[in-house]
Amino acid sequence: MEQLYTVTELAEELGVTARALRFYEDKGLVRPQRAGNNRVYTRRERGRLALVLRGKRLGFSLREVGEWLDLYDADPEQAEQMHRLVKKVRDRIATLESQRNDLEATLQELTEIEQAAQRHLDAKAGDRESPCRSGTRATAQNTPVGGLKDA
Amino acid sequence: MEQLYTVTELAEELGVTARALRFYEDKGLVRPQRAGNNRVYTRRERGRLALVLRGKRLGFSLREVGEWLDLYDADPEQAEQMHRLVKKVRDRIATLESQRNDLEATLQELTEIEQAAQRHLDAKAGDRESPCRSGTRATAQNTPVGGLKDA
DNA sequence: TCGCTACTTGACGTTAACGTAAGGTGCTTG
DNA sequence: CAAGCACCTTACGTTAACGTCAAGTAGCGA
Repeated sequence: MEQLYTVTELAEELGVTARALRFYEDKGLVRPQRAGNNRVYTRRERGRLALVLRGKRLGFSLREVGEWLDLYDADPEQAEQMHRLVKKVRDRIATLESQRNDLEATLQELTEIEQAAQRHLDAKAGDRESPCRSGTRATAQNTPVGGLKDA
Repeated sequence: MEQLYTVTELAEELGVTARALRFYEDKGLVRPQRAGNNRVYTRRERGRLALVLRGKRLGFSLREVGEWLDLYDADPEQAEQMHRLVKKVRDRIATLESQRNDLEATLQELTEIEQAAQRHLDAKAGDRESPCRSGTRATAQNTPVGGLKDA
């Protein structure tokens, strides 16, 4: 006996709303059966939906995940499309990695600025009575913008 | 003499449209001077915009980049906010890395399926005259969904 | 002065992925 | 029988980040 689910049941299990599941159906990502008017999901649908969610986590759009799914359960004869899919994933990994590099550069830059600020603070704390408190908030103008040499 | 730019000039240099620059202004990310009615950008604005674009590349929203910028040229006294910013970047790196792991798992899964398909094809090619050509396109039903054991 | 170009300010259109009612059906329980 | 769910469909609302007109103006060369 196949495990069956109502929308809300499956939605809760997948950690999304029922609305989302209906939306995915609208988009043609799943095609649950009906018991009268009510949607009935089988393990198969649950599987597809899990893939949908995974795709989303990976940063793909629902449309992309759609083609994705078609390939996943298309007959395995067409290896060519498989190649395309694998390529897509590789591409995505590449952009992710590039992003991470950018981020790491930024992080380092920030850390440097942070430490500079810290030293600045420590220096201030050194000489008591904070001597140059001019009342007018230091609204910066001195800081050209950050470190944007080649940004 | 400060390098000055018109919208379109700067836009082209940054590889975006003038509309985008005006939009960023609307969002309070830059505040170019005016010559009559016309916007005039200085190197400072160019720098801020470069940061905006970098932020975008890194997957931050314009709103986030906004706070970002405020910190970048706020007086360096407030090291605390720096910490917050650095943390944000670290968070982002973390999610990126998690995504990459997910992706690599998926990639491997796909590669396996791909190879299976390939073997399938090779086998078919082995026995001449493709024996089970039933006319009706193999629309799959046999493949349960893919490999979604724990997906 | 005519026409061209670059610039301006609205303001509506677009896509994605749902959220959020609004109004209706069907079953069951007190 | 009325109340209360759980479900349904339809449809308008929302956010982000601009694209795409539309209509107007300022400057400049012929």
